[in-house]
Amino acid sequence: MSLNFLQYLKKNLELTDTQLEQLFPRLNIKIVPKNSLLLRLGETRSYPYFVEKGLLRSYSIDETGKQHVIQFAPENNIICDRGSLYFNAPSKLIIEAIEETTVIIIDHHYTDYVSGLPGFHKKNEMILQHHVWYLQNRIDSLLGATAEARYLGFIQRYPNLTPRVPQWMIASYLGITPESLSRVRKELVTRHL
Amino acid sequence: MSLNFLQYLKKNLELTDTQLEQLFPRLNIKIVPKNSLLLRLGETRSYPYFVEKGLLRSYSIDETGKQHVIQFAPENNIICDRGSLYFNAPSKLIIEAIEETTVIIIDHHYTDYVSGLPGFHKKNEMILQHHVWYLQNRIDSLLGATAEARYLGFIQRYPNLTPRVPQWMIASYLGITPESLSRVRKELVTRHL
DNA sequence: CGCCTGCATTGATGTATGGTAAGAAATGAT
DNA sequence: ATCATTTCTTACCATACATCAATGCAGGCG
Repeated sequence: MSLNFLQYLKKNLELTDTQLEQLFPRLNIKIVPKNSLLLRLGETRSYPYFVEKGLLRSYSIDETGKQHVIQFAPENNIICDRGSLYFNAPSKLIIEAIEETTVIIIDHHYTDYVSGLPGFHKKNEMILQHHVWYLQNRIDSLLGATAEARYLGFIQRYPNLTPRVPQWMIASYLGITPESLSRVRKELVTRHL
Repeated sequence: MSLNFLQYLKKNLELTDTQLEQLFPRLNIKIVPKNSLLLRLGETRSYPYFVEKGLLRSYSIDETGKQHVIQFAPENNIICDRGSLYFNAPSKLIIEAIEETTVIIIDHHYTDYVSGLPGFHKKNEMILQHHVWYLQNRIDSLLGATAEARYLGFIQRYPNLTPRVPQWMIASYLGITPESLSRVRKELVTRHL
């Protein structure tokens, strides 16, 4: 009963223990194996997933076949495709498990319950605003920072994530090739640390 | 009384005419001259602005002194700095009027009123989700598309904006130099259109 | 009107990052 | 363990875009 998800709700949405107990039996929990997909290209019905344990990523594929990692979602993160979720557009994202992952599926069982709680929407908005803020910062760094600066920003922001993700995925997240990332890392080592 | 803002609320938040009439006298409207600033670097108290008429932009300045345009906000758009608004961080963005602009200041007079309305938060969330979606798409294009592709995407998305914004600002929004944008445009002309 | 200032264009050159290819290292399967 | 597959590294060359500098052009303002 001591799920990360419940801690998350307690902290971010300020749910009480009683509310959490009521909610618990309604939760839709799923374990997905490594390398499996939670969302495929073009699907129109999708869910947000809370990562209880493990690691997911979302990515797109461009015309030339190259992947672009949009988001990493380790423990305590939520990942989804907004297009298919809210604007019934066919999904342009793929959601994949990098490790075996336990997810809580944010379906109507959950939303029906919490959306009735007082103050829910206000706190939920803050979570969203925070995400927008984060995305704007990422855009800012993509607009001008060098590959090296972006990489340093990444390992600073996600220190524990770096060893769990293949380098080529990090490169994809940073908008550079795996070879370039390898060179950047080498350069960093030869310089000092 | 026929403000764009009221149309916006009617359409997006589904306010009734009566509600709009009640709201109208509380609105905080301001006209700011071309080139003036609505938010300076480091300020900690800020507001969202709805652009009734005119054109705003937000931008950051990196260590080398270069500007990065984060957002353009023409008529019917809202612009703000999330950091200073919600997370009392000193603003890393500057908000500036590209043209003489009429703004509605989204202050507590407004929020107090609308946040009491049934269904407000739900619809407000959709607006936010839409913005997140948009930002993710921008990230996606910054992650892989060429300067030309990004420019084409820009003029397609903002056809009426292109002539109102100096080219060097568009370049900054796209993450390239004004010289490069000039060459991209030349190349497009010589190719066909 | 002419002067200034900022913007756009163009050319020459530089640099960061991409592409290709090969081998080394790590990971996973039988 | 062994073999196969994937990932990472390294070297060499290619290219998109940046930088620097000069010129042209237009709008604001005396």
